[in-house]
Formats: sequence, structure tokens, C-alpha cells
Amino acid sequence: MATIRDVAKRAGVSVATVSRALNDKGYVHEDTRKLIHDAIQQLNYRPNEVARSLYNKKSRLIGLLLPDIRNPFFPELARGVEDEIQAHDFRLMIGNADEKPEKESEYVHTFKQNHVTGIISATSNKDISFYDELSFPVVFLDRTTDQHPSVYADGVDGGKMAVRELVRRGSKRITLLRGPVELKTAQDRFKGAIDEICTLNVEFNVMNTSSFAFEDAEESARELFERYPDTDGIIASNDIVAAAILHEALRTGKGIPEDLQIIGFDDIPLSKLLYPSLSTIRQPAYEMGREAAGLLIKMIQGKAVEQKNIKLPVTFIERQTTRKDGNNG
Amino acid sequence: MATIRDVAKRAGVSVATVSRALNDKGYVHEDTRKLIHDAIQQLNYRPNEVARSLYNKKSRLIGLLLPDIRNPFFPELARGVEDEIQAHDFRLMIGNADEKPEKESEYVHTFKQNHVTGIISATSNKDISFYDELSFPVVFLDRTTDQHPSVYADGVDGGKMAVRELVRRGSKRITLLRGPVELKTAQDRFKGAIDEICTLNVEFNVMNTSSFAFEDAEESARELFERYPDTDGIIASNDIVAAAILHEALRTGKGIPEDLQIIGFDDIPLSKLLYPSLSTIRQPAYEMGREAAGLLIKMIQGKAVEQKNIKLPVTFIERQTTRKDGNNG
DNA sequence: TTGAAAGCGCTACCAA
DNA sequence: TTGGTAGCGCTTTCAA
Repeated sequence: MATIRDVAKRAGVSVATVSRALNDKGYVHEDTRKLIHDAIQQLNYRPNEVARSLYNKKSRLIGLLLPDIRNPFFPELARGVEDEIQAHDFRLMIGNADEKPEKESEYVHTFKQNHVTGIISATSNKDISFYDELSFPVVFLDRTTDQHPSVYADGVDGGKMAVRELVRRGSKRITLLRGPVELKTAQDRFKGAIDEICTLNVEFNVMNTSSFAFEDAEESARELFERYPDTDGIIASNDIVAAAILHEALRTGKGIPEDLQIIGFDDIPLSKLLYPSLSTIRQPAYEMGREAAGLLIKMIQGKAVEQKNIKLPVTFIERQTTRKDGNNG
Repeated sequence: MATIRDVAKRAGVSVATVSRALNDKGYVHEDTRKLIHDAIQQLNYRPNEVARSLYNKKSRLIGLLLPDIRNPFFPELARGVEDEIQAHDFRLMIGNADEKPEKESEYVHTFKQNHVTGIISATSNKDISFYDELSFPVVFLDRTTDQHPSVYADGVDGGKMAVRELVRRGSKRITLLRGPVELKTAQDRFKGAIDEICTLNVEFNVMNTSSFAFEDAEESARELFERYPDTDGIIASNDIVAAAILHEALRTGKGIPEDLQIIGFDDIPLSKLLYPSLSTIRQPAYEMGREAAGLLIKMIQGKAVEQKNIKLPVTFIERQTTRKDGNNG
């Protein structure tokens, strides 16, 4: 690996001049600049980012912390972050907290020790003290905090929307799956749904689901039909849970959507591939990722940020687990 | 952030001594060690990894390069890598190449520039010249190369297995989906299947699918049934494609598994949630990740590695898209 | 417009 | 057993 010294020697100038040319800081004569440029080409030189960040105490690295890389919603989020970041010539470093606070804290440490210039955190941990004493900006993604910059989807509206669509299509006894209590986004959806249910004055019941993960989804589904066999409309806490419920419903011979309508949340890629394909409240994951990255980069660049809490709209994606509008059962 | 100087001052020793204590190298008196330890505690000191790696030219970071973070198979792989790596006190940095050689090369660069101590690459790019001039070890994952250390699942056997299971359960006209030609793993499965089909002398036809991605899967499924409406056994190139085919089959009213059997490849979490749930050839993704990480760490530690190309077995997971054994149609 | 030199935080050599 | 110090590759004063 060539160093800045090699370039300087080859170009017949000092390292200081090369550095200035490299960073477009201070004066460099046009001819000198050309000399340096050629030397860089010949040696295929790339500055050592570690040395750079030792001095600058920051790099062009951005850290992204995901709560669970196995939930398809998050890779989608990551793709958005990645594209926006790359467009601004930053680099991404992804960490997977695996829903464990220790891992989260470890990653934040790794990020810090590698002098990342900012962090985007999509974890679901309530305790955000990890982030408080950091010397660089942090954006929270898929999460609502008033104290910190954040990007999230309108869960409350999503919950309401799900209820409205279900009721409009004829469901009379709705079952609400309440996602993890510690998860604010899940609770927003839940609250929105409850709210709308009260407004519309529909019969309903609630079931608690412990997590969003695949393993737990099956269990919840089974339990649901035991407890509420006569429900005719289910709002799942996310698409994975919805898929499990759909599976269980079909297994026990229910007609979907004639006997039972199901609405998920997220619109992960698999939802379309289910049969019948899953109607769901779509979160614009990719866009959320891009927004978060855009916000962070603005903060890094010291630009004034007008809107620090960005709420993105959700949309109802009509597929086959809900009936046609007007066809009220 | 406290530095090693602060610790030295507080402990009343030199930075050299602190460094020695920190790294357990050279002599440090037990009492001194204690003094230093206390100072570290009080200052909440953590060594600056950037400075460390500037000198050492390596860090405790390992880079993992994924071809497509949105394909659920890869997050699973990543989890295995992560667990093994963390057990050895290394840190993980994930990159998503998004099936693009430029991105792959960029990530390798970022890894290199951040002085990672090794790379695990699961990308599907044939051109591995990126990795050739690296000064640290590289392990290829989910990919077969003779020249480089690698960990992969036995695709050839998987292909054969799929054919055997289908034929044993009564399929007479098998359709083989051939995954991306440039993907060696996909071709291994394909070759294995062809091989077994010839041995068993069954009627068959082949369809090319362009990619493993969600978007393309639907298209392939539709085309398949147009071209080969009377096929009674399909071996998909992976579970995503299988899910799309299952969807299309159900949509067009085929009886699964009575009229048509389907076998996927991978066993991603969603396969179990499909209805009917998907029979598939399971790749032990998590274990593959662990093996790859284990191999890399051994190489990093300079230990002798007996087996540089680790092939893991695949297994047939019997679910509901195949008939019961002996029930031959 | 350029270069010498200090220093970012750490490790390792050598001398004490 | 300990400490002084050079140096990893870079950036940034400050003087020329």
C-alpha cells in the first residue's frame, strides 16, 4: 500500500502539499496539483482512512444498528439507508443488535471506537442512554422520540386505517394483536386501532403477542383461534404474525376472506407471495431509510434541519385477505 | 474520552507500562497492574481502536459481505457468523453488495481501509480479483472455490435429494428451475438434479430463472405454468421462487401436493409459514455462518487449518408440498 | 504557494 | 520491572 510519502516523493513535493491537494484545502498550484494527481494514479494510492480518522476523530463511516436482521422489514430499511448514504459518498457499517441491549451497546461502542461520523439506530430498546454521551449525531429510525431526531411511519393512522378497512368490508368482531408492549411503534398501531374501534363502536377483543419473530408467530396464531374462534377480522401486529395467522386459519379450514379477513402491517416482500396474498398496511421502509440517512447527513454537514421528527404516511395495500369493498360478508 | 496518557498519569506510571498491562505483553508488576486497573475503572477508559489499528495495521474487526441482504437466507448466515465472531471477541461489520460488483469492491475497500483483520464474503460474483491482493485472510461462504478457503452446503447432493424425494413420491414429469447461470451454488444443485434424473430416467424439462429476487420470482412462476402446464413435480432454485410457484399454482387451482409437488431450496423462515407449508432442501445457514467464522478466526490466529474447504450436508425437510412417502400420486 | 514539524493515541524497541 | 521515545499515516499550523 502506497502512503502519502510515496506520492509526495514521486511528485517531488512535500507530504503537506499532497495532503492539501487531497483535501482541497489551502493553496496548491495547478501544475503541482497535476503532478500529484499523476503520482496518485501511478501508485494507485488511496489514503489510509484509519490514519485520517485518528487525526480528525471522524471518518466517512456511518453506523446502522438494526434490531433483528432476520425480520425482512429491516433489510428493506437498510437498503434505503445504504442508497442515500452512498449517494453522499459515505460508507455504511451495519450492526445487528438481535434485540439484546448488550449487543446494542457493544455495537455502539464499536461504532464509536471506529470513529463513525454518525449513527442511525432502528433498535427497539427503550433505554437510549447508550446514545446520550456521543459526540456525533444520532438519528432514530422506525421509532418515535421527542428528544432525538427520528424518522418513523404513522402507526396511529395505520391502526385506524386497518380498522376502517376491515369494518367497511364487513367485519363485526375484530381481534387486535397487540405487539410487544415495549415497542412504541407497535403500541402506536394498537392505540390507533383501539381508537377507531371505539369511534366505530365495533365489537372486539385483544390478544397479546410477545414478539415479532418467526418462532413466536406460530404459537400466537394457534392460541388466537382457541381463544377467539368466532372472530371475523384480525389485525396482526406485523406481516410475519399475519402470515402465521393466515397459515393457521387455512389449516383449520376457514374461508379467507369470506369467513375471516386479515390485515398485516409492514408489507414485507413475502406478503405478496402468500396465498391468498396478504392485505396489509404498508410502511414505506425503503423511503424511511433514505429519509433517516438524509437527515443524518444534513446534521453531519452542520446544515440547519427544519424538521427533526419526520413522520411518513402509511397506505393500505389491498390484496386477497380482505373482501372487496362493499361486499360486507 | 480518556486516553492512555490520562490513565498513565492517574496511575503514576508511564504510557508504556499501561500499554503493556493492557495487552498483557512484557513485564508488569502485580501492584502496578492493580494501580492501572483502578485508573482505567475510574476514567472509564477504553483504548482507541483507531490508534491501535493505525500502528498494528489490523483491528479486531471482521468484515462480512452479503450479496443481497433482502434474501432471508443471508441474514440467517450472518447470524451464525455474528455469534461465532462475538464468542471470540471480534467485532462484525456487515456490507451489502446488492449483487453489484462495484458495491462489492467498494465494501472490500472500506473494509481494507478500516483495517479489518479478515473478510468473509458470501457474494456471488465470479470475479474475485478484489480479494487477491489483500494482506489478510478471506473465507468464501456459500460458494465453492478451490483456490480459497470456503464453506458451502452440498448443492449437488441437494439437487439429487430433491429429485429422489419427488420421484419416490410419484412425480413423473419434473420441471427443474435453473437458477442464475453465473451462480455456482445454483448450478451445483441443478447439476445434481440432472444427474439423478438421468440415473432414474424420468421425464423432465428445464426452465431458466434469471435471479433469486422476489420481483423476478412471480414472473418466472407465471411463465412456468404456461410452458409446462402438465408438470407434476417442480424443483425450485430456492424457497422464494418456490413460494412464487406455490402461489401461482394455487391461484390456477392446482391441487398441492396431489396434482403437483414442489420442493424448494434453503429452508428460510417463511417456508414454514406458507400454506401448504413448503417442503424443501435445507441448507444449514446458521451453521455455515459459524463454520466460516470459525475457519477465518483460526486463520487469523495463525493456527494450522486442516480443512480449507468445508462442505456441509443438506437435508430434506418434509412438509406439505410433497406427498407422503409411498403415496405415489 | 510550499515545506518542516508537531501531534492524533497507541505499541514496541531499547536503555535504565 | 519500568520509562523514554520513535513511528504508524495523516492533517494542520506556522514560517519561509
